[in-house]
Amino acid sequence: MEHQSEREVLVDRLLTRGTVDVVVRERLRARLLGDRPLRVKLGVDPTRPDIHLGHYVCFRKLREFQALGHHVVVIIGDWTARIGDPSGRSTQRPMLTAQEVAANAQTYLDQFFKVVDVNRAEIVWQSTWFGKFNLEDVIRLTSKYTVAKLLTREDFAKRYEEGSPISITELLYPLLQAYDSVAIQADVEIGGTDQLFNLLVGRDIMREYGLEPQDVLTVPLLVGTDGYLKMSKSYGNYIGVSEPPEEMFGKIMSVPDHVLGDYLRLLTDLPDEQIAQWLDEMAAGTLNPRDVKERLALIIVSDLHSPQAAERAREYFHRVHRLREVPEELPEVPVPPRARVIDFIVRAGFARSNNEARRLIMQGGVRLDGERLDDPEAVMELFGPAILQVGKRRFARLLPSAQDS
RNA sequence: GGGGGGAUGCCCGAGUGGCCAAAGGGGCCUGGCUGUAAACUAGGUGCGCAAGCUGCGGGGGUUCGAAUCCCUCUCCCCCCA
Repeated sequence: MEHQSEREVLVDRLLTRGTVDVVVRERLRARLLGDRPLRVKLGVDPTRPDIHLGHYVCFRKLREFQALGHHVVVIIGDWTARIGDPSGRSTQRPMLTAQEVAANAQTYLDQFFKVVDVNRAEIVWQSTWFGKFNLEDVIRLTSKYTVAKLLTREDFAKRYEEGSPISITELLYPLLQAYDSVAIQADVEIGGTDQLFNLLVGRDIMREYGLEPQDVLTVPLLVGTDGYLKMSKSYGNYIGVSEPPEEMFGKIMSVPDHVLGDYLRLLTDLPDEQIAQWLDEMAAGTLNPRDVKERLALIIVSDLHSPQAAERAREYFHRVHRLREVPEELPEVPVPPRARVIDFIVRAGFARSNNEARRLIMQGGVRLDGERLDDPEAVMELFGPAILQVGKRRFARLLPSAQDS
């Protein structure tokens, strides 16, 4: 094998590490190595502006394109978001007002540009072209694709087979997304593996409109913190890119051991050999997965916040979760100097009702200044600030004040 | 247009007149253990100090007593045409 240039190494890495499908591989490789900056499309759904590490996988891939001098084009799906999406089984995507869409899009972009270089990116609003579409344009678009082809998409096929409803609107969505590629003359479109079909429709439609078909690249769907389902807000197994450093760090530390390989490969730039070595050592029992998680957490929090924030988060985690110490900073809660313990707990927001507070005490989960409490009906008198602890990791500093009663 | 099924606690889902504050699972919380907020394990999980109150889509009714029966409204789904 010939010696590869540095650029070739980067390109090959882009096409393999954290990448599932590439269509058409050799063509894309050649174009990535070429002089012309490629227009790399990412479609964004402003219905749900909550970005988690699953999206981050995709953003990182875009960053790789940028590092090679290519150009990212973000399409805000504002037009489709306002129509709504009667998607399959789960909750329907609601119709949003223009204001909601704009606000969501802004939130999305704020998070997006934490990762992707804003100077090599362009933001485009889908309504720029669909806002002008008339019925004739729609008919023309729909004439360029067939129902049979649409029904080859896995979820459509399945639902059609079982007799579940598929609205025509839904069938239209892949075409609309495909037309976006026509509108911006995309060279490449990227998305999660679940998007493969839609991305390929883009190729067909572009050809129909007399354009060079885009190449397509998919990234894996990141498994969530439950270690089983794909990461998603609706499954509650996500780590948001905007979460505070401590929370993010803690969530990464609590991820099941068996997802570490994926997380390291998809969320860090660590060399493959390094990752393989760690996995071997963990399997052999010579390396504690906890320590790997800590390194992983440091890397991710550093990237999404800052190295300083990551270090602080690490220290916090150590104190609270490993050494079981009280954190340095904790929320302060004004309380009456004399009250039932359960009132303190509820005041601090650690229980939603008195009964819940009682249960916590009876289960042995409540400490006041380090002393475990056992009487749910106890009345305490505080002569100065006291530290209330509920469970292993919830703390508050109680500040007694006479006027607050 | 016709016929049928369904709506239960944060979620899924049992229950078809009293033993139902409502099985089971998930989630979440707490204890234990530990290698971490992993895994495992035990328990808890409407409100109220209590008597008790609220509660099974909304409203009304039958009954000593209703998640369970009747009427009505709203919404969802399926089949036939």
